[in-house]
Amino acid sequence: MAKQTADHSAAARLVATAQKEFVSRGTWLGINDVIAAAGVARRSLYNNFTSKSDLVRAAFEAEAAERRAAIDRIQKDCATPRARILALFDLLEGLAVREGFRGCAFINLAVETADPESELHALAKRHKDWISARITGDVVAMGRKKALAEQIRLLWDGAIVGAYVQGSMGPIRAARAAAGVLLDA
Amino acid sequence: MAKQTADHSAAARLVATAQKEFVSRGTWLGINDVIAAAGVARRSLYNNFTSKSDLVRAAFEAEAAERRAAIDRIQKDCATPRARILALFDLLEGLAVREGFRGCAFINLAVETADPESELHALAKRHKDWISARITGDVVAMGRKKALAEQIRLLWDGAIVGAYVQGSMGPIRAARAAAGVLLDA
DNA sequence: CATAAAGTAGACAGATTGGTCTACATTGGC
DNA sequence: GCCAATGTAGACCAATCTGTCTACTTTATG
Repeated sequence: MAKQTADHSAAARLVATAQKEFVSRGTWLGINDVIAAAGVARRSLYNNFTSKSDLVRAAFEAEAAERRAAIDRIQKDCATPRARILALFDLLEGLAVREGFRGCAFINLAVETADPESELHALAKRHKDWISARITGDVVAMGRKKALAEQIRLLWDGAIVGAYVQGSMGPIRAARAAAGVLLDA
Repeated sequence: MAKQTADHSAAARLVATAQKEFVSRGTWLGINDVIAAAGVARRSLYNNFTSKSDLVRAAFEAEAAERRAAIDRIQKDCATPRARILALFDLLEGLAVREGFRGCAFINLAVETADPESELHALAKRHKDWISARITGDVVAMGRKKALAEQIRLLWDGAIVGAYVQGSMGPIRAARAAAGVLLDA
């Protein structure tokens, strides 16, 4: 209920800024740019986080929470499981038109984090698993096999990455159409 | 016909090494590691290439040529357009088991190259376009609409990225199955 | 009001990066 | 056998990065 008010602490400002900057410009962005954008002293960073990658973790956990909330929001008014699934692609279209769109933040995080054993790679995987689980719920509600959910998530991933590499909305619309076909098959 | 023999020049060794290293470890890998692995002097790099990103370009053009050749090879013995398309997913499975597998080298290149206007981003896009065109040929031969080809390529992209992030073959098999459904729909 | 927590500014260290430069060695074709 | 092209080795430069440190200021609260 409470906690609706904004937290203006240095830590909170850092996470919010890091989220925006790391997502739109990549995690290779230097610490100096982040603290400058957040209007925070360098020391405040290391008083609240153990290292840069600790800040990256916090930023992407915030991003994941925000993505999950957006999915909740867009699915809220959907009447059928089928509509709930297709709404995911509408959400994607809204993302892709934003300035600084770079595809899927979590796929990018996994790519930028060389080590597949790292905590950051695991964070990316967890987010993908959450989306798969969300789709699975609706797929099962339609009386279909779970495997269909993974197929649709692959279309989702292909769509968002394709939209970035191709620089067009085409992949998202194509994926949505393909999802419809799979759901009707 | 000729030119089958290996070229042992410093430039050739550099490109071959850079291709392997940049693809498997990312383009953020330092010049020092590449020249050390190639057994080549630092100066030889800058005698043959104008900059690091020029070497990256050469490395990924070589990688693209190799990927195209691999597709040619695996499709050679396929009897039907349908088999030619599904064979693409078998090829992917062969890639994903290799040590140091990091997903799609070209998607990674686009992600690692922040600027979407850059030549390297365009190189990645060209490779994706080539694959789309290749699939389109077979889709049309089956008497289906071109749009189907893009849908299958999205499954392909989703599969390779998913296999990396999830660290499993599941996404590739799921994508192959989904492609079959789309082709039969 | 006093005190402790939290914040700021900025110098600094140590490592690494891409790229230049000088000086020397090897090698293949005429 | 000579010579130009191609190569090597490694010092060096300027920039950049993460992270530490000192010293000072603000702010909230009992």
